[in-house]
Amino acid sequence: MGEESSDRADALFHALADRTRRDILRRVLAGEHSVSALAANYDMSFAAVQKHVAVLEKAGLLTKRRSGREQLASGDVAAVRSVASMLTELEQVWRGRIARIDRLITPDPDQED
Amino acid sequence: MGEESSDRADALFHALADRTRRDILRRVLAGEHSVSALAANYDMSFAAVQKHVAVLEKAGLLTKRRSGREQLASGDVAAVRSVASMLTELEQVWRGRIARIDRLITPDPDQED
DNA sequence: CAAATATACAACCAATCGGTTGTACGTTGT
DNA sequence: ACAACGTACAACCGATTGGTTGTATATTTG
Repeated sequence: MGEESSDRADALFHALADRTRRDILRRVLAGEHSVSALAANYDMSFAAVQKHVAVLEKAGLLTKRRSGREQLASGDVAAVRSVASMLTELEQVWRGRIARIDRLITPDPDQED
Repeated sequence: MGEESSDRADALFHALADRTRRDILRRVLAGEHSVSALAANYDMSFAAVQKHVAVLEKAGLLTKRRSGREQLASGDVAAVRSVASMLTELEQVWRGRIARIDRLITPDPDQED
């Protein structure tokens, strides 16, 4: 694994490690929302929400599109899937362990012990 | 979503948001390793690695088992899967959006427009 | 028993985080 | 033209993070 992909993984998991950001991501995956429309849902300043949106954008979890004076945010499902695939890869590492244990318990009769 | 499950999600994603911890998790998913055996792989103090292991343990991503003077860490694949399912749920939210757009483009002929 | 090993934890430090307020700037509507 | 709106960003602040060193406590080994 390269330095870049680790940086990206860091950014993705970090972006997801905040409930406000996960909630914003859920909303923008469901549909486009302006930053101020998103901000209206939370008990914090507009600037705070705007920073959360910026973190999600830098991680690649959402993209923005200008529409007049509004900035419409939309969730990127491909980025969500890329995180899921990292976890699947970890699960595969675990499967390898189980396979090794299995081979130890029930050795292949064709194989020398 | 409850307060507790959000706390747990925070802890899980935060634990995964560090490349050293992801590497440790990969190793302990592949098999049991003592804390000092893990520490030998990284260019940082034993205490630093021990803290990383503690973060993973608190998040429920690994468990420890005492064996003499060693503490053997083992990855918990169920916790990894629980994170994956959170992402799947997010993907489902996105599918709902696509379904709505689809219904708009190709309205069901049985349904009034 | 004494020395070495494995772990845990406290105290400390610089950097980052999540929030705030204030300011600036482009766009819209009157 | 000007007031209101939507956004971006800087400066600041307390809390947390990821690292350090040092100390304490079991457990093994000679």
